[in-house]
Amino acid sequence: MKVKKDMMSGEDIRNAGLKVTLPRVKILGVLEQLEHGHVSAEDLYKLLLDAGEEIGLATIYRVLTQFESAGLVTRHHFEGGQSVFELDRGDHHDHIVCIRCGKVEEFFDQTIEDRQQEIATSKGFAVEAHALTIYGYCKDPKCKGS
Amino acid sequence: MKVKKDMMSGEDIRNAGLKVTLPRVKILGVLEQLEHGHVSAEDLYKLLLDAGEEIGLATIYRVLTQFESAGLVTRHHFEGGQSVFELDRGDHHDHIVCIRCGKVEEFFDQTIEDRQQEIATSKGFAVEAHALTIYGYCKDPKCKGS
DNA sequence: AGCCGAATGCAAAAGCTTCTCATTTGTTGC
DNA sequence: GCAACAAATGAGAAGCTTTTGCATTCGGCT
Repeated sequence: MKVKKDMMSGEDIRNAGLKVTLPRVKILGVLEQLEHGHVSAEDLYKLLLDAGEEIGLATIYRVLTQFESAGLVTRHHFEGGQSVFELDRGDHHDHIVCIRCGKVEEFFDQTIEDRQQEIATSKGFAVEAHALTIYGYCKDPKCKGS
Repeated sequence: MKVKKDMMSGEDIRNAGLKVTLPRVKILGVLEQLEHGHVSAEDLYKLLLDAGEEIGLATIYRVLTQFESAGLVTRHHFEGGQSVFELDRGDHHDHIVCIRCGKVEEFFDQTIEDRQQEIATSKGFAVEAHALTIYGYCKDPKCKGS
C-alpha cells in the first residue's frame, strides 16, 4: 500500500535508477515547495531561474519525463496545449480547474473511482490510468458567473 | 432538451452563423460517416484527400475550431499531444481509450455525472465542462495484459 | 585522485497549430 | 442572373511546446 509522502529526496532519485545530480535535486526541491502543486515545464524553468539555478529547458523536460517514468511525478494534459506536472505523493486524485483564473483544486471520490472500474470491466478493459478534470468558474468574484 | 441527431447538414452550418462553403460541408460529411467517430485534424485531412477533396490543413483547423465554438464538434485532449475531434450529436459521454491500439469507446454514467456536480458545487465551482478519460488495455488479444 | 558512462546545455529540429495575405467563393440586393 | 462585398480558402511562414544530437561536464566507483 502506498503511503502519502511529505518529503522527497535524493533517495527517491537514486531508487529510480538515476544519478543524483544537481539539476534533478533542484527540480525535485522546487516541485516539493510548490503552493498549488501544478506547473508547466516553462514555469518550472522560470522558478528555477528565480532561485538562481540555470537549468536548461531541455534538461527540465528530460528530467520530468524520467521522473514520470519513475512514478515521482504525474503529467496532466489540461486544456491549453501544454503539459502540466505535479509531484506524485502517492495519493491519487482528480482535478477541478477554473477556466478563468487557472486555479487548480484537487479532489478524490471513491464513488467515481468505483464506477470507472466497473465501466471498464464491463467493456473488457484493464484500467491502467484515468484522467478526470472538471472545468468551471471558481468562487472568486472575478471568475464567478461567466 | 437536446435531442440526439443522426444527420447534420448545411442548415447546421448556417445556424452557426457561417457561410455554407464546400470545405465546411465536406468536413461535416466526413465527420458524419466516421466509424469510430474520433479523428485528429491530420487524419481528417487525409480522409478528405482520399475522398478527392483537396482541403488545406489550415482550413481544417479553422473549420474545426469554428464548429467547436458552434457546438457542432467537440475537441478532446487525449494523451499523445494532438487534439482529437468528434461530431457533437447532442449526447454527452466520456471515453475509454486503449493505450495499445488506440481504440476509443464511449460511455455515459449518471452516477459519475451527479457526483461531479456535487463535488464542484461543494468547492464553489460552476461547472462548464468536464473531461473523463479512462486509459487501459482493451479486450483484443493483441492488447490484453501489458 | 582518476576513469567511465551518464547527464547537461545549447542549438537545431520536429510536431502540431495558428497566422498572414493574396486570391477565390458565398450571399445579398438589384 | 449579376454585380459588389465580406467572408472563406490555400499556401507558406511563423509560433509554441517538446525532443534530439552532440560536445562538454559531472557523479559514482576503484
